Amino acid sequence: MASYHHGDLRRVLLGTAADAIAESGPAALSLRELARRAGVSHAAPAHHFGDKAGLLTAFATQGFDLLADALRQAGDDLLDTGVAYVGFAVRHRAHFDVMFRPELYRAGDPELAAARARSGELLRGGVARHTGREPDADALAAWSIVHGFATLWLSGALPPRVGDDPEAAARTVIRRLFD
Amino acid sequence: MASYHHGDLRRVLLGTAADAIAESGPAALSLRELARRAGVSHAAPAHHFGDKAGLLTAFATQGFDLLADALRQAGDDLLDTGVAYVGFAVRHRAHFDVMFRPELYRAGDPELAAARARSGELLRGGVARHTGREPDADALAAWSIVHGFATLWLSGALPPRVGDDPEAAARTVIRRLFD
DNA sequence: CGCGCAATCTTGTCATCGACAAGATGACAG
DNA sequence: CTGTCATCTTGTCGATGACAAGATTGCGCG
Repeated sequence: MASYHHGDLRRVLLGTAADAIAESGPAALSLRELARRAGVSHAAPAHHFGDKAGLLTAFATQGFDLLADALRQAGDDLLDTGVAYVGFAVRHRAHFDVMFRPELYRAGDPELAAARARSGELLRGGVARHTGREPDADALAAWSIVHGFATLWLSGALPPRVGDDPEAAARTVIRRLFD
Repeated sequence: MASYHHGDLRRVLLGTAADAIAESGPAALSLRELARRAGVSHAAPAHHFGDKAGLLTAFATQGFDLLADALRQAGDDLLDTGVAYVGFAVRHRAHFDVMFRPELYRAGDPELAAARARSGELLRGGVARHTGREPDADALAAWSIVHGFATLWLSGALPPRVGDDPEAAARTVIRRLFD
């Protein structure tokens, strides 16, 4: 074993990174630990991603793509879009944790910027369809409330009384925005 | 020089940590770098804080106290309270960055829990006074929207069109919640 | 078929870091 | 003046990220 040409290392490393980050956060991520889990040498990850920031750049890009998928699947309804945003954050906690921490990766990377723009467009589109108004302020308010709820939920800062179903709680909260 | 008994090391280290974290984020924080900036030996910080998590626990505690001060100064108006929350995040970026990342510190620390409870009470109080309703859902929505806006602002994710005055933009956004 | 080339992965190394242990210094009490 | 204790230093260890150099393998091209 330890055969050269693993063949799928890049994809495996990204998957392993998701597990590791979900367990202990992006700060505790270690390239060598990833290599160990994947059964390759300690320097193998560097070949595919250059360095740690490179790996996290690829990881964040994957995250923005996954978010775009989730928002597309949610359909046209703004409430559903918001719930889907929170659902994405909970289900892909590791990606979400990295995506909005640009000091961890290369925010100027073209692929990443493209993926981020795609998901941002989906978010703004949903808001525009719902309100009919100039979407700027409404989109910002909607984005803020779902992003804030997701962040607070993931950080464990919310009191237990909120319950254990983040998407149901998010639905209630988002509704306050359109009372 | 290198006189023993610096006398004020603990406070100086917390201040230096604020600078360092504001520059490169909590992940890049190095105890040895703090020691260098403070002009003490590489092991001096450990004496006061035990380890890195200990330092960040103290730092987060200080943050929750600063947040409570800021909310108190904002007075009774809910809109002002929300704007103050965002203002705190922008003005004390380093503290805010750490406070809601419990994997970096000892979330169970008694002093920290007390400080967090104090600031949380101020937040909930402001909402209850404003709406008169059962504060749970309203408080959660208000907290989410200001926390989300602050987080997005700090992460640089917001489009330039939002402007360069976070508190003014926050005021506009929060108003959407009570239209 | 086989030769060379390039992508993939390994081994080795260095500076830095967090944590720990042991010792030096000096403030302060009695 | 002396002992005690908090404060700080020096020394060390294992782990990490980054880099350099080399080994292995798949693949195209003659």
